[in-house]
Amino acid sequence: MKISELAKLVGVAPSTIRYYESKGLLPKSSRNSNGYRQYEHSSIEQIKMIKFAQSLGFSLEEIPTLKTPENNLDHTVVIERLQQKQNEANALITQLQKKSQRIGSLITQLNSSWSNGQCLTQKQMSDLLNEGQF
Amino acid sequence: MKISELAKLVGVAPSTIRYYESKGLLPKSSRNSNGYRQYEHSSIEQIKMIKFAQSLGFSLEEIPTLKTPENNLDHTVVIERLQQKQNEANALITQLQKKSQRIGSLITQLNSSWSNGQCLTQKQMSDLLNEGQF
DNA sequence: CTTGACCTTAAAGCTAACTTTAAAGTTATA
DNA sequence: TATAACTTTAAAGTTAGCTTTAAGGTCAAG
Repeated sequence: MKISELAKLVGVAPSTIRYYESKGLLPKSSRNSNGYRQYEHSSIEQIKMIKFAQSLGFSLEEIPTLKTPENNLDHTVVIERLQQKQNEANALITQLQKKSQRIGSLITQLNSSWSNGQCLTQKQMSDLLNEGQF
Repeated sequence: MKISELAKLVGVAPSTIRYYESKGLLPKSSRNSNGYRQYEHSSIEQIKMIKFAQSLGFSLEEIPTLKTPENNLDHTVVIERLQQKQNEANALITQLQKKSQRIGSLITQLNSSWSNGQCLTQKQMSDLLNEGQF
């Protein structure tokens, strides 16, 4: 199949596929007589793999490091890195929960100070913030 | 005070302060006879304000939109935006929790398939992933 | 009076993951 | 046959939020 068809099947732009190839994330594709890239069904899985790894938090640069010299995925490396990514995700969750709480209590404070007037000076706002977390 | 002193007090680089000024996030500072920027204590709060807004998820571009024409913070706008930011944070938390779970079950699956051998082919991995979420 | 630590500006560089552009060749359809 | 819809490449542009560089001016200490 041609590049656009593959692109549609996996939900990316053709330029993205060329980009992945240029970065070595995909093998150099074979070409047909006119020079157009020719893809097999297996390319679909290769690209989905990249997208999956990305969704787990791996950068494009990290993806090749998950592979053995034989181009298979190294079980232990993958698990190690997955645990790392899970820890990172969990840390981020904690951080975001704090942020959400911070925002919540700020909203409460602002609402209760609303009685006075419509707006707050930068100084007043700053004071509120300092009482809080910053 | 001079720019480096202010920078140290708020924990940013001098170049960052110049950058904020160039973007209009800070007023044009006054200069002393030699052309050096001169800052008052109030600049500390202005910068901390920016940093706080950033920590709540506001982009530098968004920050000016929180202000009234009189350069005060508009109470209702701020609260509205804070609620928006809180919703965004909460949505992100949910998403990350799913991701963390996804990783967790993937690890379990990989561990249980470990019995067979050391490595998985890309095809095997892809199959595992497809069983899961992707 | 020189050395080093500041300060000034405008412009370019950085990161990641693409996207867009330009200039050109190919193919299917009307 | 023309035109629209593909394809190719290399290179430049995009985004955000800075940082770095270059080329120069200022200032306090020894």
